[in-house]
Amino acid sequence: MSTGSHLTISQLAEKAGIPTTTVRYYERIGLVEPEERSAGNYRLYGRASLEKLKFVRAAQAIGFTLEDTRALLADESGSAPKCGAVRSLIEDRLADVEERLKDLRHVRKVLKSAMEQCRTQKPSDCCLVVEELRTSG
Amino acid sequence: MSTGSHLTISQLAEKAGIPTTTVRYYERIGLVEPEERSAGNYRLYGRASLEKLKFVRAAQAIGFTLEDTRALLADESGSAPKCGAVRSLIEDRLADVEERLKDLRHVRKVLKSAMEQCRTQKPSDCCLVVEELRTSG
DNA sequence: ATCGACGTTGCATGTAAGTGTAAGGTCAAG
DNA sequence: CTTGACCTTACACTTACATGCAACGTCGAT
Repeated sequence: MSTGSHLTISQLAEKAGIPTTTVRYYERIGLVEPEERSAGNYRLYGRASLEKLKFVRAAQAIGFTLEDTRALLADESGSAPKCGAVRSLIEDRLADVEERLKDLRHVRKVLKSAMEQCRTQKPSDCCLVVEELRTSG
Repeated sequence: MSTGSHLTISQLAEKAGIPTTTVRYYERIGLVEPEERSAGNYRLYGRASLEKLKFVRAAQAIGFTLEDTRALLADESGSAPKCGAVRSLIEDRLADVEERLKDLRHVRKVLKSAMEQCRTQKPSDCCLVVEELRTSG
């Protein structure tokens, strides 16, 4: 298959750093479609698909679900999503993240205190950490 | 069903603040078993089960999986888990939590910067945040 | 012409932590 | 003695994100 400006699924997957199976999966859930099909029905992708895939991974890395990401891409109508909509998605995520950070800091505190508790006992002792967890978790 | 010192599943679930379905699920995966069965085959629980359930929820709240929690409870051998084992579970969790905190702080940074980007545009504009995400996610 | 790498489809499976449902049994009160 | 709330089991479904497999088609090179 001589590559013009088009990429096969494995070339695309390679460049995006994800498995081909995942590319097909993304297609199945409506995230990325091939720009064309070859004579032999192979998916053919262009530069835009690669950008899209990278965007998906980036969005995922900062905690958007694939569902959110689909909304962010919003090419159903052919138009990019409006800033207002995007802003509200970002605000939601930001709130989630703050919440999660708060929770995690608490968790860290509890775990550290459990560690302290643990350190006062011999490794072969029965552990009292149970008590600690129940009262401060 | 007159309650002696035993609780039916719904009484137990109520006190633990979780659905009865979840209690059965926990039983299915080997976390909590009823102490007895009534004549009519109803599950009957005692004080210990309630404590156990509370422990499970507490452990879960600080991020242990149910699998971890089963290890923490470790009543298969009839003995409480040894401090050494518990310590290593806690250390693992603590490392996860630190890692996750680091990730989340990064995510927060990226999201905030995307928000800034977004604020410079009219809500009805097409959003450029895509670019931002791709480069710094 | 044939080999092996790669592609296609559809369907099943996996994880974590449950939720829902069907079909039936039990219990206490009216 | 019936009603309605509660219980039992077994099994399928959920969400988010994929992964694996079977069975078959295509491509480029030898």
